[in-house]
Amino acid sequence: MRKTKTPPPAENVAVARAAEYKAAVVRENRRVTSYDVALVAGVSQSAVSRCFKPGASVSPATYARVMKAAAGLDYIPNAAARSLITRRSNMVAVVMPHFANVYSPEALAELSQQLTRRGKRVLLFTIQQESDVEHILGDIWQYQVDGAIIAAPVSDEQVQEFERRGLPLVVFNRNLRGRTVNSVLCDHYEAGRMLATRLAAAGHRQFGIVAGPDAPTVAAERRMGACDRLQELGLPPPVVVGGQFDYASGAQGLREIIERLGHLPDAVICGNDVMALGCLDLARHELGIDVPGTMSIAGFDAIEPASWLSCNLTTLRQPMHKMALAAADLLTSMIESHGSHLAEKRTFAPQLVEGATARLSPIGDASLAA
Amino acid sequence: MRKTKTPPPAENVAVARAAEYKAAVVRENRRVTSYDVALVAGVSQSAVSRCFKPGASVSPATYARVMKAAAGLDYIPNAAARSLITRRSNMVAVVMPHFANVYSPEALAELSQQLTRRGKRVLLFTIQQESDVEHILGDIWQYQVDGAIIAAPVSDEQVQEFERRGLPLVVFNRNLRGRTVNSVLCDHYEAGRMLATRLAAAGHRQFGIVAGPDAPTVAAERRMGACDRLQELGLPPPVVVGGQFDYASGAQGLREIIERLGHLPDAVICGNDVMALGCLDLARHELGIDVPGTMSIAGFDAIEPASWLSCNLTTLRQPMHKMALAAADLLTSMIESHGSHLAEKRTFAPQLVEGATARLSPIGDASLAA
DNA sequence: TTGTATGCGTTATCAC
DNA sequence: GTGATAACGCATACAA
Repeated sequence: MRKTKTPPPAENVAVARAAEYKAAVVRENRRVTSYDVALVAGVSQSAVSRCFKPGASVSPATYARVMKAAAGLDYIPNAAARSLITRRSNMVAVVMPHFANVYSPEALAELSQQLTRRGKRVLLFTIQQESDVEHILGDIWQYQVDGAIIAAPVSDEQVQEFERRGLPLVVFNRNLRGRTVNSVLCDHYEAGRMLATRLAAAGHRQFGIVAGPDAPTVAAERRMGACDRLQELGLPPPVVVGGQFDYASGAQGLREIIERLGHLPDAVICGNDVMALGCLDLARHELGIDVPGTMSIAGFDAIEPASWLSCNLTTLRQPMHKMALAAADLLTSMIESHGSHLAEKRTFAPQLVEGATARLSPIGDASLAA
Repeated sequence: MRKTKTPPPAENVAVARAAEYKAAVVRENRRVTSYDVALVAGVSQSAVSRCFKPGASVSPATYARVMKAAAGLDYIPNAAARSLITRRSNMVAVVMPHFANVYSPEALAELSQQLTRRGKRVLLFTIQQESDVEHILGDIWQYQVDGAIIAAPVSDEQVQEFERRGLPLVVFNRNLRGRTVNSVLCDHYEAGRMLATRLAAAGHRQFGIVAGPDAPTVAAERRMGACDRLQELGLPPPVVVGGQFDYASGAQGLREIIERLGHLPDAVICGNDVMALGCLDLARHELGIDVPGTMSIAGFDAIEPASWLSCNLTTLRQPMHKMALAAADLLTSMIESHGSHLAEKRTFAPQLVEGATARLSPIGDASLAA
């Protein structure tokens, strides 16, 4: 009806009050469309469309009339219809495991902020386990997102499906060895090495390591970095025990290390801060160990509680802000370049937070006297 | 071209291998559509459409052929096109202030999970400040979401705009007094009262309160609940100081309270756990105060670090899981009922976590001897 | 059950 | 600069 080739006299319609017109639209149970705005403004539908396109050529007069009519009708362009023809939804899928949001909440917040700044909306997919990526791929294809940032391991097949569908993909903070995928990550292996180097230089010889679960590979990388470095330095092999990234695992891990070693280690490296704090609390409050006097403890992540007075943990910080920025840049440039973007891996160095739970200088070192 | 009324001989097309057909589609730089699947399967486009609609009537034979063709072509229905005609996007906008994701990360994770379980995708909007809701409303209208869950204050005008547009809205954990809005929240006022009641019953008389910022009204409600209750009980007026919800605010708050009071208060109630822990650390580690021996400290939220050995904070927990579930239920029922849902406010009671930083029984009470 | 025809609301192409 | 017209990919009323 409203697309009729014989429109009502333009004058009448143009004069019609927007409010009345809008009431009619509501009565007919329709949405307000660009045709409605065109009718009220007395221009063509395409003119309305142009007014809402940033760089289009419209005369100031037309623009003003259209905008006035649009405001009166509460008109907003329909993104679904637009994406149908432009093939751009301006949405980006962000896939995060449930726990990531708990152990490093800044990641999502930073990504969301950076993407929003670039005009992209975030379609969020939280998964219970890292292996659940497969289950949400179908939704990603359906929703016509312009690209995806995935903070979970992605298999070769999955990467290939992204390529086949021409969908830009950035893997966030997961090291997919040997794959040509765009990824942004913190060098967790190097983080492990760095920590081992510093602690060894300070004179620690016997290490204990509370590793994390294998699934988020970050923990494994940290562990390997530390172990490799200790071996290079010719130190005795560290005692490695498992953990689940939670507070209890840290305490349990320390108990196991002591039991297997028969005595206290010189230093304990934990796969993340939460475990390190569990370890620290057990050591100080239950076992009465002097930390860092007789034993050092260090973690990874630099979560906020680690910086608190009662903890003041020695740890390593991931430059999350820079990483989110890099991921957003990478993805948007892939989207712009229409697939001609070469696979790139952007690695960021971790940053040592010295804290006070680990002795980082040799005993008797000049820096101690200062 | 592909919508031509004179299709190529069905036999030839049906015989054509899906892979070849798909290559052609890619070559033409098109997407795979239901028409393509129809051609390959030798059925009509509407038959294909029906196969992807859950309760439609299709013969097993057709269904099989269509699904086979679809699989061969990697066909997935286009959600944008679908939402254009069904007026359902199956997307829900979730609006969260940046800090909420840091101070209570479970909220977003729980909401996401509950909505996903109900077949809704989450379009995430993070805002820097609670007052930034206005800026993202435009995007919410554009993206044709089926509803919105907002964890920030919403003004009367904004609520009315949701109503005008017929868009279901649930306000999460914000008490909008006197407005007829669907909302789910924890009773923070009652939480404040509860804490005051328990502490007063245990014999505390002089209170200090480290309030939170006014913007997230939860802090104000907690403060008012506590203040009102203390007044009812005829206790001396508490010393109330400001805070920003962060660790430093807690420590600073305690200093101010002591300064204004001239001596230690019996108990300090902090607007959230992070501040309570800042307060606790200062008291124990710098001021050498015996907590809870000579002074009690309590917070709100029951964040994970509060439960750690070195903290073991007395605090109040919000039943976040139930709240997220309620919010998702409320929203989906509004969406289903097509606007005939009456405004409802679902309030959940907080739960006391006794911890060990506050004395909750009178001195000499029998329960102490146990 | 199946196919035909139409519309959802927009952008893009082309004449004018 | 402006307006007709044709897509975009799907779901649905209706006829068969």
